[in-house]
Amino acid sequence: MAHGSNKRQTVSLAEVAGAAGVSKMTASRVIRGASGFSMETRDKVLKQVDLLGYVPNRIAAAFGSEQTSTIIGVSVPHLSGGMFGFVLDSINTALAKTGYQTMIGAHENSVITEEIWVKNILSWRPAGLVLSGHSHTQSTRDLLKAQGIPVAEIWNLNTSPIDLSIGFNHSDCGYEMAQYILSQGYKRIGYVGADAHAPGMGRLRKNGFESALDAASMKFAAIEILNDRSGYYAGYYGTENILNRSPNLQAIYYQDDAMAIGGIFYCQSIGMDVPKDIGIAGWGGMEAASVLPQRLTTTIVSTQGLGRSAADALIARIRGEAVQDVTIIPTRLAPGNTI
Amino acid sequence: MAHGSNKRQTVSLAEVAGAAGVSKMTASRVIRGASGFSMETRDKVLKQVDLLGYVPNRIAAAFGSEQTSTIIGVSVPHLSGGMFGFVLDSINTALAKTGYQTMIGAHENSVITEEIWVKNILSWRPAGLVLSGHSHTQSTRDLLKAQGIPVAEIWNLNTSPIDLSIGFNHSDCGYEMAQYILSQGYKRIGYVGADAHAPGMGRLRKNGFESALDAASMKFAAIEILNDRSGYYAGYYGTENILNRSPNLQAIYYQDDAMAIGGIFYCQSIGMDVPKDIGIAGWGGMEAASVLPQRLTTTIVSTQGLGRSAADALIARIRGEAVQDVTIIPTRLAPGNTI
DNA sequence: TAATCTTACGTTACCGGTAACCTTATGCTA
DNA sequence: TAGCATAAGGTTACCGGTAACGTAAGATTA
Repeated sequence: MAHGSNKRQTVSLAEVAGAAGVSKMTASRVIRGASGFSMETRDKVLKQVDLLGYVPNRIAAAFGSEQTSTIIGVSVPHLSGGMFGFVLDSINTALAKTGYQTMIGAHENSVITEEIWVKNILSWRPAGLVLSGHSHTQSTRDLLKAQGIPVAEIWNLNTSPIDLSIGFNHSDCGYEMAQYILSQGYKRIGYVGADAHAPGMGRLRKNGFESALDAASMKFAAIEILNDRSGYYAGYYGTENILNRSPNLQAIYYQDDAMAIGGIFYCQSIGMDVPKDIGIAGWGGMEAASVLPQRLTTTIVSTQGLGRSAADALIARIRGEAVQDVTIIPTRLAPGNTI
Repeated sequence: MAHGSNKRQTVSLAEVAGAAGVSKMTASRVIRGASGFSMETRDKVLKQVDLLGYVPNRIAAAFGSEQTSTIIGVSVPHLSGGMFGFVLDSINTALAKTGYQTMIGAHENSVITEEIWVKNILSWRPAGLVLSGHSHTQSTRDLLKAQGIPVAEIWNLNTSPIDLSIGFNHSDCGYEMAQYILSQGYKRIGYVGADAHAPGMGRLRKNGFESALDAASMKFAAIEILNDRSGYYAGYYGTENILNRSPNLQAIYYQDDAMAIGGIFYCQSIGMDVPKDIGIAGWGGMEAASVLPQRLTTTIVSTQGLGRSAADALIARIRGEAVQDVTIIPTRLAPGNTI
């Protein structure tokens, strides 16, 4: 304050208007691209905008026009690794095109962290929210319903969503994969997952898989769920663990492709042949699998399609257009040669 | 407007204050955790906050207190794949703890896209910005300097930063790796990279590598820079391309680990032994490499350290504390057995 | 005990836009 | 040519907080 000089170095709309010889309102109309001005005035105003280096103040705009801002909050488990980066990329691209700004939060699969984030983000009066993960605390749900704000729940399907649900049918993915693996004659099947303390959607796929096993009067021969986050190395030593306990497994279903790839390498490291000695299946259709010598048996999902659909649906809802409440993003079981 | 009912369903501070029997200002103080109220009053206010479901309005707060908001803009090349997700995660965590909200943008290595994003984000009067990528348009630089807003440029080092620079010394990474590879007796060395149309930091590593080659009176025997984005598969077919053109390469330096891993698999697919028939080196220290049968020779970098340092430095700058302008995040060449 | 400090509030003014409404000039139609 | 629609622009009031300042009562000090 003493030696600094950061006292309103910004140019205001009033200054632009003054310099252009029009009223604030007219300048505002020109800058927003509203109607009610001549080409002549437009040029005068824009010239001053350029000259003075006017940067619009969206805080003031959002405040003045009341209602909501052009902010959209997006909450994901995490930004690194995994597949959410791809979803975020496509959501972000779609939203940026329509003039919205994304405010991102990472909840690490904790509903409490999510609740705190939701409260924070609501104080920015966002136009809408995108949430991922299956469950929310009751007070999160209450809060969102009370605010009446458009909300898109993504990644999984929620048959009774807060507002909109766009996602994959994880349970079906697991069910379908189980049927496929069983159809190939495998009997003793194990499961390797992660995030034991904060289960994500992998748990639904496991449950779906178990349903199919159950229908065939079977059960998982062994289950290994690590406390760590999913990843290549988690898959590697998760496989080590499960095979130490149950050396005679015939196949393993993994929480996702990263873990399945880790599993393939563990098997390779101990001289087991995939799929002759053991079958392996993942989920997701990760790019990393594309360079493996064998095609990984997995379920391919479109993270980009999910992101775009979510963004489109949310924007339509914000604009008051008709949208269907639940959108299923199709997935495809891709048989490879690891099963 | 006719059948809807979205007319100010939100509770204002004035209502809370009224219900608690105090002035707006006192309620504001309590809610912000400022000083100047008794415990008794505090309880009265907080009780009403809870009862009425008051959600603070940060738009109004940022507007009223003028100066800047608690928004921090973060711009990265992209959110998916690669290593930026990890940087984002740690920046986000560090900022969220201190009460800032991150607004994210993806510029896809285009300085024009970045400029548009910067203009947009400035209209939110952010407290600070984090930019990644080496160069910016002149008008981006001018705009940021004119606003006098704290800016942290990350990922690479910038000796004359707009404000702060926190990053890796990519050039040194390349130089060091070249020296190492040369010390192992390799002569005919190739380079495989990506993002030909929008070069990122990989180009600096390549240049550093070339400097070391030059010092030994050598040159790259072949260079293959793809137009696609970096990734496993890009590394795979980039290797195919370069080996078709120059079958007698003895080693390949890759833009990053993902591409190097793809390269390993391509070599394996055509029956070449790594490192006997060809040496391979990457950059980054990706987790994926941890499950390979061979330890990848690479440069290990701490994306988490980068993110934290960047967030810390930016916050210190915002608060007016002393910060050093340039922070080098150390990297470590990790010899593996692919060279 | 008077002078001063501290605590716990209340008052006032204002941030920078925009919605809603009003005014004036001009063109067009009947 | 009166009557009316339309375009172009100005006026006014206000959004919901917070900074800055004022004030009264009790605590502390000289």
